[in-house]
Amino acid sequence: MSESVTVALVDDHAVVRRGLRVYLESFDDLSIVGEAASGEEALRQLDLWLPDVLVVDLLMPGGIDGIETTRQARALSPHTQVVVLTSATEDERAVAALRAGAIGYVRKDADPQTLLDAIRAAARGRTLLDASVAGALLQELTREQARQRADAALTEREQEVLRELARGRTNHEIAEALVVSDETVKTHVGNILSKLQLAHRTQAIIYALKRGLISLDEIEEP
Amino acid sequence: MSESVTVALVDDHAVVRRGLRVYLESFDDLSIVGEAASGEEALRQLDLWLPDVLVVDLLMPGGIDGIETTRQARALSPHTQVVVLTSATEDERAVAALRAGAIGYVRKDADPQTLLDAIRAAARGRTLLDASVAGALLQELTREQARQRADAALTEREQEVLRELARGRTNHEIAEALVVSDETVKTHVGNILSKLQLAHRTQAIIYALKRGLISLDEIEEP
DNA sequence: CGCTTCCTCCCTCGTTTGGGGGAGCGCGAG
DNA sequence: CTCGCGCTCCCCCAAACGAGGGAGGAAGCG
Repeated sequence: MSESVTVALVDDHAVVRRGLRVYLESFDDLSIVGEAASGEEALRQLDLWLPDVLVVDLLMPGGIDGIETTRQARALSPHTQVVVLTSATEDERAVAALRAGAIGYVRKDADPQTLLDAIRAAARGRTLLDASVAGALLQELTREQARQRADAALTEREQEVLRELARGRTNHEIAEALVVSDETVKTHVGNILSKLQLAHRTQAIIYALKRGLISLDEIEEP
Repeated sequence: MSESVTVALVDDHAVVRRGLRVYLESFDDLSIVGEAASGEEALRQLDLWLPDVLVVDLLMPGGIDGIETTRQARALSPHTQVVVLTSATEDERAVAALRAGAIGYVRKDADPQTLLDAIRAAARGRTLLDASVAGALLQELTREQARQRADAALTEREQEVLRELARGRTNHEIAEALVVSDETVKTHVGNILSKLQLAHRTQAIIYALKRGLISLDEIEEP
């Protein structure tokens, strides 16, 4: 049973999937048992594949993202270990991914060998952290905590308001969307600004976008 | 001489590069003569590789992007044809890429065969447009033109103001940055909003970010 | 030379925001 | 049960903002 590690791939880019598949299949101890272009599709197929390792791209526009995919995959198939694949620019979310149940974390700009090692380690239930990644991760951990304190300082309602804010809506429009009075929205906006130490709503928009509280793609063209 | 097509890869993600290399090398008529993690590196190596086809990822954070890489590569080595590889979400820039001298344009979520076809076509000096991409591209062309009209409608000064706006600055701060009076800035902002048919400056921020007039990375944390 | 475009500045008016205060109501921790 | 906290709403006020108008000067063009 320890002959071959079964692997499934989740990435919205077919070209990348094919490349990974061919690359990974060139190693005898790995076999690819499935591919999916989205988190939803992967979760649907998961009980058919029952892979030892699920390699998930973090950034998948449209449906649920890699973190949510990880969380649900861990719930559906505890045996399956998840290795998250990320772009270089978004390792702020590494900690979130690990917290969601991922055991491995590999940046796409890392040495390909790293991915291989991570998959093999994951199949054994071990986390393998590349040295360069580990350093960045530690930094991120502290930054993440600092940010969490800041984000956590925002109540749920305030985060809702912030997201609406970031869509370019006025207080009045937000009030209608959340079915509260204009005054309430003003209170929330005021609290958000003072908690985050921002001067205007415009800076709040930038804050929300930078933090990934909302993505540009979610915002409809004004 | 028509035995083998020489190909070089430019992508900031080593994992993706390796996957592509292994995949492409599995075809006898292709041979990979070089890899680079950035546009700058690719341009430095270009006269050593002299590939028939250069496959360039559009999105490369940090240095010059895929479009600029394309432009310079075409200038340095006219023999080399460029195939641009893009994420699904950014084919707004396809037209810009083609204008920069790319002959091929493949989305990462396309069938891997498409990339193969595009590379082979490029080596013959032909553009091969996947049907699904061609449709999207036509749409984009019209949208691009519409957008160009809209963007061109903004005078240079207005674009400057818009970029400042998108940084989350107030009219007064913009006035100081551009060394004009507050009134002038108000005029520009007003013109921007009416030209773009936007209601507030918040929407102008979103407009600027969506259009790529300014990137999130350029905006310092408020 | 007129003409247009752009940049600059000024004014007024009404609306939107942000900061300050206060005040109920529900809910969970101590 | 009391206290704190989150959510809701209210009032007032000053600053910022957006809409509308007008106007002068520099540059480019027919």
